[in-house]
Amino acid sequence: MRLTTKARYGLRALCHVAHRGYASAQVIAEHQAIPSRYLEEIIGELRRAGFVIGKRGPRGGYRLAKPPGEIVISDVLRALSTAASTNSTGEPQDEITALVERSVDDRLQAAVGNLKLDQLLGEARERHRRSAANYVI
Amino acid sequence: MRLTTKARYGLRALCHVAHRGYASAQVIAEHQAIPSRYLEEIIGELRRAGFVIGKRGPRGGYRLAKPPGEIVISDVLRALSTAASTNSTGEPQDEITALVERSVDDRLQAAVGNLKLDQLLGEARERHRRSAANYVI
DNA sequence: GGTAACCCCAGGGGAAAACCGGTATTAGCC
DNA sequence: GGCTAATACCGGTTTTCCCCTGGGGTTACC
Repeated sequence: MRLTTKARYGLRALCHVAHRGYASAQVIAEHQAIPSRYLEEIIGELRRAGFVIGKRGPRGGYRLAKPPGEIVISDVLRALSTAASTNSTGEPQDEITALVERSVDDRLQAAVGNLKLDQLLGEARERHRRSAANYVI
Repeated sequence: MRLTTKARYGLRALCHVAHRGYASAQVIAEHQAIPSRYLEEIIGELRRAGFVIGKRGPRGGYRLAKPPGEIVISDVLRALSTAASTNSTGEPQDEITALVERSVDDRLQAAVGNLKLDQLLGEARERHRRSAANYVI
């Protein structure tokens, strides 16, 4: 499937915020080894999509806009898919293309649609506990 | 999800061949509005992957290498995915990314893995009959 | 009022995708 | 046997998209 790095950064940022409860872009960037300027852009999209809430000024930062159990991963991925998704390219879109893409899309949606942020956190923590290695999340 | 244009061209070419039984790259390109040179390259990959058989010389062209019921769409898509898939980029690949990608990949495979070319053709013909509009396939 | 954060806008660089040209090779047909 | 229509192969070019950066504006804590 191959996610874009933007999607990966966004997911990691979300997990970080979920884990800490509250964090500034600067801290997230350092801790997750993400270019801070780029991260701001990404978090901006997450904010406009309604996943996090930003707070300005000193001691500012981000927190989740809703509990992790209500944040659907596929929604996050879609929000970070450089707009223009769902084929708004104005192309004629012939029948076969439409069929295949719809088929793939629907099934993917049905399959991954129920994966939520809290499940991701749970699995990640579980793995981390077992490996007992360096601190990742 | 958004397929690459290469994947779309390839699927359309396959459907065209399946529908006609036998066709030259030139004819397919004109009929499907695909850049002919690019199409040759794509069909070349489909041939090397064992989906079609090419015949040279005058009256040459392509035909399916096996019945449409045995051509799995996900195999076709994988064959047209510019190699290097399944993440052979050597990237460190953090935990969360791995979790999401594996999850998406597995579920997608399970969901689309059983979709075959004949089903696609059937759906396309059905739609075409209902719309009764311009000739596309 | 100073400063630490978020927030918006506008690009640049590089890599991959999409596309094209020339030539070799095969095979039908006169 | 030569002509010609097609596949097969190689390399190069253009275009598009993704990742990343910079400068400045805005809010709010102290």
